[in-house]
Amino acid sequence: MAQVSYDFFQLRFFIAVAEELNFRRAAARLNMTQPPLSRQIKLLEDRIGLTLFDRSNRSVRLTPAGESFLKSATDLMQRAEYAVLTARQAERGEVGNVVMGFVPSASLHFVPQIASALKRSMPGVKFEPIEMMSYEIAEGLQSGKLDLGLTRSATHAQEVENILLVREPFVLVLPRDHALCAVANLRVEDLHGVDFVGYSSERGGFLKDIHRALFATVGVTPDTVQEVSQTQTIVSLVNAGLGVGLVPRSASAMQMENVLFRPVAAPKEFNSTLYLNIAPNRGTPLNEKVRATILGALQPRSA
Amino acid sequence: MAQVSYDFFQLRFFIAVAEELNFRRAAARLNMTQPPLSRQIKLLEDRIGLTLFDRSNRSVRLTPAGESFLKSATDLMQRAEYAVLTARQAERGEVGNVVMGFVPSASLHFVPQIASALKRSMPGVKFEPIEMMSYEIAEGLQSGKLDLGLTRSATHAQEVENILLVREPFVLVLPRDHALCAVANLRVEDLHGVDFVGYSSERGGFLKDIHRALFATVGVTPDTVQEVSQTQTIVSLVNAGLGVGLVPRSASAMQMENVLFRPVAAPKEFNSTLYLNIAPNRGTPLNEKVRATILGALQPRSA
DNA sequence: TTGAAATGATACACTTCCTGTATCAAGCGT
DNA sequence: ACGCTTGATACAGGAAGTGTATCATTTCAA
Repeated sequence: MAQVSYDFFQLRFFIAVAEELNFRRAAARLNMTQPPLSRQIKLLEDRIGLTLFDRSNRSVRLTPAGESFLKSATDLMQRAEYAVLTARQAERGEVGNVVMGFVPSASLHFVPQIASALKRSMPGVKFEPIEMMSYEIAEGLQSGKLDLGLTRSATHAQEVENILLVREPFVLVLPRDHALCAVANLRVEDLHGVDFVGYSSERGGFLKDIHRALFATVGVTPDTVQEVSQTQTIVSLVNAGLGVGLVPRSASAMQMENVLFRPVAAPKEFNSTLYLNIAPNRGTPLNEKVRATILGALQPRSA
Repeated sequence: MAQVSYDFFQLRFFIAVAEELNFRRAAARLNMTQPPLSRQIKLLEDRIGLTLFDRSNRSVRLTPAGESFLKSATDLMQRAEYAVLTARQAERGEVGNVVMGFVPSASLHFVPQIASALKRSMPGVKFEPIEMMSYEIAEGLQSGKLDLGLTRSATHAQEVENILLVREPFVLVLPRDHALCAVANLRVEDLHGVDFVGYSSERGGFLKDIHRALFATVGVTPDTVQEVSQTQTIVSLVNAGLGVGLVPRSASAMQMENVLFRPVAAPKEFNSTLYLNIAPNRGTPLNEKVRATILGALQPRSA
């Protein structure tokens, strides 16, 4: 490509002549004299291999090719100006793309919250959230395909910054007709021997590890009837009556016919966490603004 | 407008550097040496007031503004090339706009035929037919608002070329239950004393004049119960049973429940005519092609 | 019919500015 | 620590654009 043989200033000359249809007046408007203008127009015609003006018997008129080229020329000039303005906005971080990978359990509450916060305070920024597995997020952040990540555990990739966004307790999700619904002040001990729908270790398995540690601490062994990888699936299976589950509190946004969410007393170290991962190319105004907006929207505690 | 301070060749330089991210390689690709390239890039940055590259610690990287400007720059280059190609097409008459005014009676048969012929053989041309009165067509052709006209009589405006496209006989349009339906080989004389729906003199009145001359020649006076300006209206009123009418044969394309069309013997000089009017700015390839296409589609006789 | 004014094209000298060569300062790899 | 590579700088040469002067042609008016 790039076989453009003419130049912007020639376009400006051409537009002036096309609008005035008079070389002298056009030259005056361009703060120059007529001969160089004539020469440049002829040069432009030579370069693009087209006759733009009909200079017959004293009157200057546009040829059909000239009319077409005039439209294109004015369009090009506008776009050329606009290019600078857009670049200025990009420099200030007002426009751009932000691609964020997030784990499925963040899709219910946090992703919508972040998306609306960004849309509100940075309308020129195109925000693209993509649901993916945590190891894919780590890869994407390092390869540069992702600008941000939202994971349950910190991403240990080099140069990736991790910010603890949220620390939320687990809540018990159980069918409406379950015996435990009647129990006030639920404790983890109450789950002993109960049918349980838990996390599999398939995708990172971070939440499964927390559960295992929590149960070990209290000395409880629930009867795990099913292991799945996504929080949404747990709630669905509980809704179907397969057993009870233990999910991050934000999952209670997922209301279903046959499920209830109940708090469970448990030590803070067994809370579920949510981290914002920031790609290594940080420091740009866009990234700074996006980061500040997300932190402001989710009121984080310090990492 | 037109405050574009940079030039196309600088865009080419910028794109090369942005793609290579190395001044020397980019210079080689551009068949030049490195120092002028560095200088032009710096000049470009000065002109647009933006830092496009991060030249820190030996590696060249695009700034956010640079990324944005790179997109715009490649887009501009493509459009700049495309502008020339489009102008070439315009020069050959392959693209452009053709605005044609036409009288209402041409809308049934001829306008669709012309439109489809143009669409078939000149797909890049935008054809815009506008229904208007004949005097408006004459005005439009002279003022340059119209490229073509379609009228029943030649347009006597200066420099306007008239081509006789069609010479068609009048046919009798009459209600299905009318007494004349039974008559074989209808003649004009048969209309004596019959209820007649004719043309008014409101819009040019050319067709009314032909009728009057025709009736005078044969010595017949129909009983004119209604005068209207449009052929379509005549057919509608006949369909409603108000009387019979005499309309150009092409109007028989307008089928209605309660009407029949019948040929009427009449001398050729009383045929209805249809003229193609060509605006004074003729001679362009586009106009020539459009003219040839229309003539080919309607198989005209010589004017 | 004729002369004055205006139009775009051409010729040539001047100036501008872009290019290439030579060179420099700074950072990376060995 | 040395050499290689990177982009930036200085300067001379040359290409190219500009302005002044002028021409040929056409239009308008007297």
